[in-house]
Amino acid sequence: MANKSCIIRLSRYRNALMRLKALNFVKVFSENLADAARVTAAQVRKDFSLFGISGNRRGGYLVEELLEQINRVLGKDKLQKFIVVGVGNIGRALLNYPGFKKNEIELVAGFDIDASKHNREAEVPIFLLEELNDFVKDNGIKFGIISVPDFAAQQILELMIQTGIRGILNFAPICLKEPEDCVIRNLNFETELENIIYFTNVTEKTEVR
Amino acid sequence: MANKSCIIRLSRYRNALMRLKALNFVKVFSENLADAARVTAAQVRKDFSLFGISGNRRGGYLVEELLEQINRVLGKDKLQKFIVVGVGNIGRALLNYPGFKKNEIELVAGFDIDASKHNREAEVPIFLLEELNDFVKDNGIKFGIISVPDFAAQQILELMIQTGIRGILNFAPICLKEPEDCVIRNLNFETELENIIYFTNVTEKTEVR
DNA sequence: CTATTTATGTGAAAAATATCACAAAAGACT
DNA sequence: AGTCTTTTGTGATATTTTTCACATAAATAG
Repeated sequence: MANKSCIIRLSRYRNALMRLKALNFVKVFSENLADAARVTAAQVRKDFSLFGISGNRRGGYLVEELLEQINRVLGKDKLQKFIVVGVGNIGRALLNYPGFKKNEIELVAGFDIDASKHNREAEVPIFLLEELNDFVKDNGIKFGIISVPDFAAQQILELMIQTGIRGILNFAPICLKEPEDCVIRNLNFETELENIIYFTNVTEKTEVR
Repeated sequence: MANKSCIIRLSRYRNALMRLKALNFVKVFSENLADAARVTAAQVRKDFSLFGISGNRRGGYLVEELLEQINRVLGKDKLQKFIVVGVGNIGRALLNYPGFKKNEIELVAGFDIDASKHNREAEVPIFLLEELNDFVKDNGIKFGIISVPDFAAQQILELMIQTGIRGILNFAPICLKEPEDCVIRNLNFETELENIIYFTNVTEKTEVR
């Protein structure tokens, strides 16, 4: 079965393919995608084989066709709607991030407990937290982003699950537990920076000798 | 040798320990940390053993002591300074993110090619891109964050490396190549969301049968 | 039309990572 | 002081993930 890294790689291949398509490329080889995603060519082919994606021996892959197949795997054949709970620094940045729209991902609304952030008229409207339940149910939203402070995260999680949300990206700096039949990815900026700090120091040390 | 996931886990243990410390906890067991980081207790102990971190048989670990040891591994025994290149949505959100300060990470300056974002007087000053080289060299900065649009990322990377930066977190939606003796972590919001979409759909499907 | 070249697709092998399971240490209890 | 209980620390084992290597298919050249 596909694991997380495998799906990350598929996203990266897709990314590269989109660029190639924009440049009117027709064919691509596993080697090229490997370069773009910083992996080996064998890995690319193994990944494809896992999803029954196949190309042409000696001929590589057709960009258009491959893209379509990856899109199907990644659920990019239809628009996926997310809501954002917590319109602070990060929440706002995400809501304004222009990269999503062109990739079948749409952040359709923000929610915040603070009434001063409330704004029904904005391009992406910001509602009060109380309105979350109705909005999610009325619009059949399946995905959400948590960008509230750590102390509120667990409670927001429970609320989101109750409303019917099934996939969550959590930016709050606390590791949320994945409930049954729900997917959570915990992403923490500090942790990311600490990773960089650690490996930069290790690299330096090994470089010396 | 320690791998990336291992360091992520250490960060999570640390996070939990900070909370425990704030609650005046003195002791902690591998089991507790496992719960906090969503892993097994054996994993926690294995991770510690890798870094020669040890506790007391039957007595668990002393919160204070353990925290100190993890801090040493993660380079938290001194303040680590980062600069941010690209003061758009994400760059600005990071610069304003309050979580870093209390954890020995400081974003000390932003840089942008757009003069209208220039602001020497802000709490965290925003300089022109031209000033990057001098600033990094004068202040001995080792770490940076890239939050520019995709088309500019490669060029900014090269510039940053030239100035002497050795560890980079890249938010631009393109997979940057790690040059010799430099550490890069590529983080892409879309990719993260695509991951959630995929696994949420898979979970649903497996739930059905 | 045959030989040659070049990529794919995939079992088999290797490497990396996580779990198990249990001996050893140390506090607790009698 | 001795027994019991609990939790660590870690080899051994299992699992997961990646890489290798090569048979296979298709295009091209002679």
